[in-house]
Amino acid sequence: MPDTKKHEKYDMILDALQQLLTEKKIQNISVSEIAQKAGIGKGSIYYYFPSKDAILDALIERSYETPLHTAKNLAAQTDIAPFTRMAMLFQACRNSSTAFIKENNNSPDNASAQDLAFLHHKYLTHVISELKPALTEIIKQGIESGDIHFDSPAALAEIVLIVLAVKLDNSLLPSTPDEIEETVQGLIALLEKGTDIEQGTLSYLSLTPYE
Amino acid sequence: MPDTKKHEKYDMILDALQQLLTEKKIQNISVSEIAQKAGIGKGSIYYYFPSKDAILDALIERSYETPLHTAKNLAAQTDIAPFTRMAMLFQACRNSSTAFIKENNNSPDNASAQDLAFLHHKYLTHVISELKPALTEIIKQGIESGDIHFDSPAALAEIVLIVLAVKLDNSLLPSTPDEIEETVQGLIALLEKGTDIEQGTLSYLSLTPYE
DNA sequence: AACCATACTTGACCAACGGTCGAAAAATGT
DNA sequence: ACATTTTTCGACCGTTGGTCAAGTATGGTT
Repeated sequence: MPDTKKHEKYDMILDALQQLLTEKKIQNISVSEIAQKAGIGKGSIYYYFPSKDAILDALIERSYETPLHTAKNLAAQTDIAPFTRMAMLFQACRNSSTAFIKENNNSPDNASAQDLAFLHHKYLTHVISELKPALTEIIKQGIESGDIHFDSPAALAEIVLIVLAVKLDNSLLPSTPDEIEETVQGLIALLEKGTDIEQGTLSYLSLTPYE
Repeated sequence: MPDTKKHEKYDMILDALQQLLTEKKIQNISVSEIAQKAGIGKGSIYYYFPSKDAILDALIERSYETPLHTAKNLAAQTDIAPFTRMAMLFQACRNSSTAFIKENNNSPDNASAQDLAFLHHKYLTHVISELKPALTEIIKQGIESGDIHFDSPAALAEIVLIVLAVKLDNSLLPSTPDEIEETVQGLIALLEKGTDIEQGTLSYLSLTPYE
């Protein structure tokens, strides 16, 4: 069965990159290094991937496969309150958010933090665009059920996603946990008042402390 | 006078890069090429800049120097209504927003659009972090004058800046002008209702069509 | 003028990179 | 047993970002 076997190696390469990303920045990871970590020859990498960038793309996609899948399923769970689902959706994402993005790099790497820029960019693009339909659907149902009052569910979904994803990512505006909390609380307040949601409903959105 | 002279060459290098960016993507622009365009030797580049990345950083910084400066001044103009200043602040930025970011690249370059990711990332980081203090100040004054009702001016400023900057940049979520308009209108509605602003005050924020 | 220290310029050079390639080696089919 | 396809590989290539020793201009001091 060439299909599963191909996926085996494919995943091994992604595993290798994922592991290396916990130690170094991508710019400092060479294709040879990935190959070495994966235990295969450098040439083989290019049998499975067209370019180095494509490996990263695939890794990001794989990382969010599960949370995005569950997020999309959430949209169908009409028995749960819309904003509870919304909170669950984000919690599902948070788990894998910084899995391979090491912000606090301990290595004395002289490279600037901007090196990771395109990784973050890809992450943000991926999460926001993939989650928007699901969140839009949830909000739509909230509007229909009378829990939320707002004219444009798509716009609201996008606003919420952009703010939360950007703050969650914490690369555009590096912030302390307190500052993140402040912005999130601000967003909650704005949402509750701006969409006539019962106060406190959105407290689920508050990011629980970690680490 | 070594100071002005140094700035001369310094700017010549930035000019060269800026010009090249209208033709090619950064990844495909070599340092030698920049040097050639600037009419100097490659080695001299590294007399003025520590790295290739630093040139790009400097160019971005230079590009937003003026609009950011005027934006900061706006915060002091207490005689204008807060949200009018807010709108002016953004209009000032829009002009130079995509000056050197050629989205519609005509060259048959095979590189993916993601190549520009870190440029956009830098742009967003720069604009949001630089504008946040000014906007926070404006909102604070709006709260004091009773025009705006909100607890956390900093959080509100950040929310607005994140949403608008991301949508304005249009690289995280490539959208049609109509879609951008919808999100902006949604943000306006959310803000007006969520902060007890007189309806219509924020219509200035609506991005005027262009091109 | 002669001198000198500092500021600036340069292109050959280097190590390292992403990516290619032809050939070898597994794997598979018959 | 052979033939064909799939997979593996590392030497190799062109190019890159960055270094450097050697050079040239500049301008002050005597």
